[in-house]
Amino acid sequence: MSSLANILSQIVSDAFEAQGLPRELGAVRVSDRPDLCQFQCNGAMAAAKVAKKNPREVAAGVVDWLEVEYARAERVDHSKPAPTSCNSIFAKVEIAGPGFINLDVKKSFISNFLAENSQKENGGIESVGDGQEVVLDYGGPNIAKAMHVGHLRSSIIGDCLRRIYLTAGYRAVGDVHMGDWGTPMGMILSELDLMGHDGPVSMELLAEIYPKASGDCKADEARMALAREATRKLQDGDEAYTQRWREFIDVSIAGMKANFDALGVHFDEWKGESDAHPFIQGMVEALKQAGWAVESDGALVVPVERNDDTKEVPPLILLKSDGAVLYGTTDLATILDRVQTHHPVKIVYCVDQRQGLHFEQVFRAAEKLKGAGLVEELPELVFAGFGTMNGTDGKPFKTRAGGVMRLEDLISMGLEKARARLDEANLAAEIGPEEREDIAHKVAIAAIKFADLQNQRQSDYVFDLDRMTSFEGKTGPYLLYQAVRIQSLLKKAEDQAVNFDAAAFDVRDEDLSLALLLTELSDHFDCALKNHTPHVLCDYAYRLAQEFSSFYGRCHILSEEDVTLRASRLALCAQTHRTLVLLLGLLGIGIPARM
RNA sequence: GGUCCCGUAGCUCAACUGGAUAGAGCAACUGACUUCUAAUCAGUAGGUUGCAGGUUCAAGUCCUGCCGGGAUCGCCA
Repeated sequence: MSSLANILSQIVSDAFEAQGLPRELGAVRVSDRPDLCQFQCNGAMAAAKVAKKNPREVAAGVVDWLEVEYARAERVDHSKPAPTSCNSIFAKVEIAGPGFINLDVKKSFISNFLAENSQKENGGIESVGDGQEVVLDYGGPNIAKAMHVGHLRSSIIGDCLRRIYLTAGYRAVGDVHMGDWGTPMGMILSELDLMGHDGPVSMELLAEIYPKASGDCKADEARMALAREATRKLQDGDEAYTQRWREFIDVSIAGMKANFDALGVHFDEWKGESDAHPFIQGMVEALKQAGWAVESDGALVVPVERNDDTKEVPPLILLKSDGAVLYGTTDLATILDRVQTHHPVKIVYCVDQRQGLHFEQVFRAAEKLKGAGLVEELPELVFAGFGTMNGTDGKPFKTRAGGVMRLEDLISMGLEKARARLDEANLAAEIGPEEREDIAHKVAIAAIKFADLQNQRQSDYVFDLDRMTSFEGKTGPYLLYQAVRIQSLLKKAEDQAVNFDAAAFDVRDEDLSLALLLTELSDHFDCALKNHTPHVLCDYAYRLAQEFSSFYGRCHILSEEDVTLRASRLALCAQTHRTLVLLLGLLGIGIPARM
């Protein structure tokens, strides 16, 4: 009910229902042929099949109903003669082509819609969450490893989804879910033993020894045995190991926080795989008791295949043949932890798409948690996987040196370019050093985040440094620039004591395209929420900014002499600004005061 | 080999889940700063949606078969 198309959908659905046709067919959407009409309903064609009638005949019935009903309502309400074809809402209702129902609404109706919406919180986005909890799992950095560009997608998309859920009225909980528990921990602990290292552990030291330990273990079975032994001791609660492990966790977290802060990515919980550990033993026992976990080739597994599977789904391994725990086990136990502490209605996993099968196994095994009496209700488990980050050669991204690019290096490069761009700008002289750094940072982050988020979540994407640090065209800084222009304009209005009512819209022909676009907000928000797709918001935000920029160049605003029109246009600017602020906020992008 | 995903303008990507004339950005070209910020705007050019069939009023979107690329297929995460 919160976008204009939604309101029209209700009305046209009534019309379909009155004809004895399914309501859903009355869905109205923004027209993809703006030259023909503003909104369209395509349901008559589908309805024709059901009713075994000519589609144009069905459409005619709907159109007649709309005219009669709305005419009658208007007569009662306003005691004036019924219009022949239109009413207070529609400027045009017509049938086109095979049975499209094309609709135009009156400008006064748009003005009223905007006036109402301008008073609502969040631009009229409905709060459907009702305070229910949703846990989001994203970020997933590993202990002892510097964060690289590969962590970008999970962090940024996950944080954006968290913001979307919050705005939809859910209590969203972001959990970083660090990789702090598996064999890598044993590799590091055993490496420190081999070195005879006893002093404090720094991030530099960790970053140096982890790749070595990992390489050695891969090459040498005996070395790997040491790592396994260390892992087992740690997981059994060895005091000295636990203390040392705690130490390098703390060091690593400090490094992660620096990166996440720079990106503006927020977490409510800093938990890791290790936090699932207390749940594992009981869980394994219960699953064994219930008969869901069985022995297979020396390992303890939960079979999860189904009769209707078209593919082979291997069982989830709870315990390896040597008794150690695997990431499937911790992922399963983590669900227990989350259910007990949050009672979420959903858990959303923002992880690499390549882990799809793994989570399929985990999700299926999770159903057994209920069967084993470990949980009363199982939340909806959502796999919001993202595609691989490739280089321009189409292969997984590597720097020219063959390594991975560190996240902080990417941010510095963005910052560098933003500073340089600021130097060229006209307002360079009047800005102090602190504000200047703040602007450069906001511009750089906007560029990086928008470049990432505008890609479809599911598909692979090409990492292009130039594109990520570009400030022109379809970029984050373009959006900031348009928002800043509006801010500047509104401030000027205030300085000149030009007052206007933010709800007094009087939409004219030249304002129509911007006004109509503003009525679409919740259509796009709903889509992004339902499908967990931030790029939908990026696309809408960009189109809105673009439409504003065109409007700005085409129309007089502050310089408009018609006082009513000037006020309306200022209100339009204010509403555009509120909408951009909301959208950029959802994307996790901050706006400077000027740039 | 089994299963799944992808193939759209020179490049990077959209296309509201089957709708009308497939849209943006970059790169190229032409214009617009004495006027509310030119990180901008207005315009030009660029397409057999990998190929071939099929389903229907309508296919980039659905079904089949090819071609090309990628992911994944029990003791790593």
